[in-house]
Amino acid sequence: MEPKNNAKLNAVKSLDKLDLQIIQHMMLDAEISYADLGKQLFVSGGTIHVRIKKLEDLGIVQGKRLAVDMKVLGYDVIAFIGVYLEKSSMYDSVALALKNIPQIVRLNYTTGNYSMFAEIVCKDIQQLRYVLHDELQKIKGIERTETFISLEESFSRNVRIV
Amino acid sequence: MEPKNNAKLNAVKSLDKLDLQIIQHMMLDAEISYADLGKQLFVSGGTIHVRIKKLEDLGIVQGKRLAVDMKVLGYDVIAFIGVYLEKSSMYDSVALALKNIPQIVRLNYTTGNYSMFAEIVCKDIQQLRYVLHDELQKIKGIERTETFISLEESFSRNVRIV
DNA sequence: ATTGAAAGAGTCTCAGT
DNA sequence: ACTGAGACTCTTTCAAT
Repeated sequence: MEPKNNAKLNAVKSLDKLDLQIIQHMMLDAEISYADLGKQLFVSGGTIHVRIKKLEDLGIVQGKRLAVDMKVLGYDVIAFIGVYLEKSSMYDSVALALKNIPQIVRLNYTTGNYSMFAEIVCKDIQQLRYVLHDELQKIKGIERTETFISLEESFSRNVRIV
Repeated sequence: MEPKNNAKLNAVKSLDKLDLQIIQHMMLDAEISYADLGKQLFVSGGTIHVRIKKLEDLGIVQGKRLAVDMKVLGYDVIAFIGVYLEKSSMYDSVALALKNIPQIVRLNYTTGNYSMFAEIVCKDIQQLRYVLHDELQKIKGIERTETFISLEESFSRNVRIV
């Protein structure tokens, strides 16, 4: 486990209302111009620029990501996988092995029934079956897995701040 | 369940190598300029512009999202919730109720043990406890829930295309 | 710290191929 | 369908406050 970044944590306390408003607005519309955002928040575009640069330097704003409809590209099978480990000390090696499977897009170490929780995106059920049966079961340290295939995503959004 | 968008699905078949390369490159670096991307892919910036506009019109590229380090902002408790429903026909009303809880950021209807799978982001364990105990248990149709608190996120990434 | 304006860089459009 | 150049818009810098 990485230690907490105290520089960041101290910096976040110094964020004022304007900083949080900028984050809030840009989480809803990342492509708004500095001038327009400045108008909405009653400051100049230059001020928006300075604040965003500060937030980027602090690592709070980490840039922009392209939003792609993976379903339309043919990647329409999403599943969640609960992983039981033989020993929890095997977490690191299993995590590394899972990272080498490109279809595994997310992995969390969790409390509760499962030791780890993974998310997988595949082109079709055949590919999912292959990864689950042929790739996952070969990994040393995995006792067994439980798979939950998503039939529908109701929603997916950012948490609301302020 | 929404029907599949056949216009999109037909359109995706017409995507050529260049379209997929643009998506691939911009998934890794959403902020690259059209001119620079054009140089890498041996076409003009104008061509990149036309292709991206096409991908946006088709709904395949849905814009850009701001990447924010929610941990630094104090939202550092992530948990996954498996939901058992009394009757699966109650899916829609429960989904609506969960959508009204701002801390619930994602909801999927799944096969397997649970009827639904939710993800929640909170400021601290007290807030998580409040949402789980006071808000979730009040929702009509939820039989019980199982919570998996994330102790660490190993990785989170896009699926690799082409 | 914020502003407003100028310089620099990127997006968008279009006539020509 | 792609190119290159011009028009337009946005980002970035900076002197003044």
